[in-house]
Amino acid sequence: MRGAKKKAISEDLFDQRTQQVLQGIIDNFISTSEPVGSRTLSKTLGLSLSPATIRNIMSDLSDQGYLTQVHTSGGRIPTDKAYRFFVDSLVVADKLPEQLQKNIEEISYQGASAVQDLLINTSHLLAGLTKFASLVTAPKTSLSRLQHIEFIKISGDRILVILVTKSGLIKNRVVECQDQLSQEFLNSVSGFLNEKFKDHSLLEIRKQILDSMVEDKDRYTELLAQAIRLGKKAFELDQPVELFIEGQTNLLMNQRLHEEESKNSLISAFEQKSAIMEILDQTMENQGTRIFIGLENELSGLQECSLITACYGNKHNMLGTIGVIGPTSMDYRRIIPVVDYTAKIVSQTITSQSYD
Amino acid sequence: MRGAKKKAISEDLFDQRTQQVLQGIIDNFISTSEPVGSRTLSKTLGLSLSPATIRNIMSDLSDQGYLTQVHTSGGRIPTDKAYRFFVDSLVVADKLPEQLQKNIEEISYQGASAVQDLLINTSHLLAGLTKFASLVTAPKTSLSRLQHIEFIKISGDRILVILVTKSGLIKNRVVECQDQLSQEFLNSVSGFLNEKFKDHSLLEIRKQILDSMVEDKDRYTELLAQAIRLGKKAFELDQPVELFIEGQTNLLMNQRLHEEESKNSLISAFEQKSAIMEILDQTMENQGTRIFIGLENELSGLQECSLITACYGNKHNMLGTIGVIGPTSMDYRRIIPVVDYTAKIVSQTITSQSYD
DNA sequence: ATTAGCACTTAAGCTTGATGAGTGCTAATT
DNA sequence: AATTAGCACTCATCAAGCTTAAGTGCTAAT
Repeated sequence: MRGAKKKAISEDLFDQRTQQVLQGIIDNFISTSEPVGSRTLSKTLGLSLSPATIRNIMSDLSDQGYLTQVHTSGGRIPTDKAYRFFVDSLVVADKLPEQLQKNIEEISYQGASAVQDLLINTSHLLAGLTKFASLVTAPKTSLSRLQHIEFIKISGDRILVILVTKSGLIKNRVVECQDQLSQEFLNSVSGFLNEKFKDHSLLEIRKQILDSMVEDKDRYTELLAQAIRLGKKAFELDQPVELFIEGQTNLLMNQRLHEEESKNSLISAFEQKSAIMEILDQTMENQGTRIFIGLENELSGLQECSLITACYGNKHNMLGTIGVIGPTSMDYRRIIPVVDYTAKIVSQTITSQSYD
Repeated sequence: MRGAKKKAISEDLFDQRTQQVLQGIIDNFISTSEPVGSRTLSKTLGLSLSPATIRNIMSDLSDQGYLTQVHTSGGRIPTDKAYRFFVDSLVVADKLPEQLQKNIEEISYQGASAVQDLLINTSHLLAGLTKFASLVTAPKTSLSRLQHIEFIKISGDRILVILVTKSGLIKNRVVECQDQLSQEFLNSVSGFLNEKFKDHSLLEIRKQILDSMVEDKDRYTELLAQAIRLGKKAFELDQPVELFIEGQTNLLMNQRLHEEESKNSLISAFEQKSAIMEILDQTMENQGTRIFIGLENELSGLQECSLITACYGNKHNMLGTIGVIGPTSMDYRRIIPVVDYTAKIVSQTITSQSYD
């Protein structure tokens, strides 16, 4: 409330020195994880300012909500607001070391013949590189467009349905079927569906089939009837929330909050995958890296955590999201480019594999 | 070295009272996780023995290696040898509560149309019920026998290979192919392979194809040549170690060894999946529940952990293993039947789904 | 064979006091 | 007017010392 009284109250933007101090505090805290005090800062900071001056500046920053104290005496730590500022002022993130780039590029080789494998590799990689928890969503099946559908009779009453989407997803499912259908007949059914629905989104196909709006007078009715029956089963949306999470243990170890309670809530936070999905879905709107600092509001249990996400997609549209969850005090300068570049590589790989 | 001197030295089997004391100690330790002393035991144990007497018995047990002390004074804890004895003397494990049985039976419903889904459900269930880490191995692909193979052309140079095994596993993989092959031609290739190799193990098929031992003079050679080419790619053994692990976090929280080091080693223990697979493979030989107490020797990092496994399979042979890893001081009476019954349900479900 | 009694051990909990890093405020300095 | 020095004060952390409770082994009595 004193010090820069007149100046700071009117405007939230602060002068360069104040900014440098804040940066210093954040940098310091990121690397040491300890509250930082005026003394230390005076030494580590390049500027030749006495601890007292720094104290005044810090006091101002506290008033403006950029810093808090854990206890009365014992240094200050940055608030979410400070991180927000810090991240926003990172105009250019660090360049990725070449070695890292190569590591990331490898995800597209390791036998990633199918999109799912690629995504699992990605999840693995992110968890490994960042030592945090990684999140990867698969392309939404229902929004994908049909590339190919096939029915294979594998035993008397069982039919294997194979669905390939434009984006390269391969789904299979076994359905039971009372009627004895020959493989030839199944071929005509899949032929019919392929012809009718190729390039339509699965959601749309499902809707049309349910509404039995499929009409094709030229064909004989049994084919049509079975096509609808099988189609219903094939396009049933089950959506088992395709979200790959890895490295939760990393996070547990990272967390300095060793209290039992907080760990429990951390774990349970990951149970509610749907909540995570929701947030990730939001990120699909605008492409590019997004950073959520301090997740308490969105995801209870992940207090003191930040989420960094980036979308991947092909030339037509965004398909899914990748990201990591780590402590708010993570090294943003290092992590952001990793997520960023990984998304880029995933996009490239998917584009080269998708069928449009 | 005193007390039951004459008796105990000659024979390792001990009288009923000694046994009851040992059981009491183990029971106590399992439920409290605290070293148990003569005083407490004298009270909790039904027998009316004075602490002094119990001390003598405990001393004998220590000499024989069934108990150790963490520090000079502060109660004793059971050794692995004690657990071994304890488990072996559990002639009949507890009966499973009906509710639990129902929970377990559900794994076969939740959209487990494919074997993989069933196994994932199982892994989930075990981790949830036991609050430990669960392990589930998929049937070895290479030992499975072929039920059906199919090639689907999904774009100019890409072919989707679908492999269905007798045990119900469904594998798909995309291979690239230079030659422009028509879907009709692919159909004849898969028809040929199906006819030739149905019921053969994948390993065997692979071998025959590699040796080009397939000879069928009746067919024209291009079909044969392509069958071999495509077959090579299709049956390539990639075996991405199909092992589902879940609930490692449970274990981390359970572990009372909070020291950083031990947690790190715990995590890294799970990294080396191959070592785990090796142990699980051994269990395939004899069916029924197996219990490994104190895993230090087999898996460094999992000190103070026990592994409980059971196999699943169909009427012909054992296919894979399920199990849990928990602290040596787990409640065996509760956990063993869970693993046991789960294996039974998995077997039933697989049998009803497999194609022989 | 069992038990009571005793001396001894030790982890865990508590208080105490010293230390060090930090703070806010005021007054002196530039 | 901005910066700095100085000072009194706060608190977490640590080590030292002390007590307590639960345990042990051993011996002697029952």
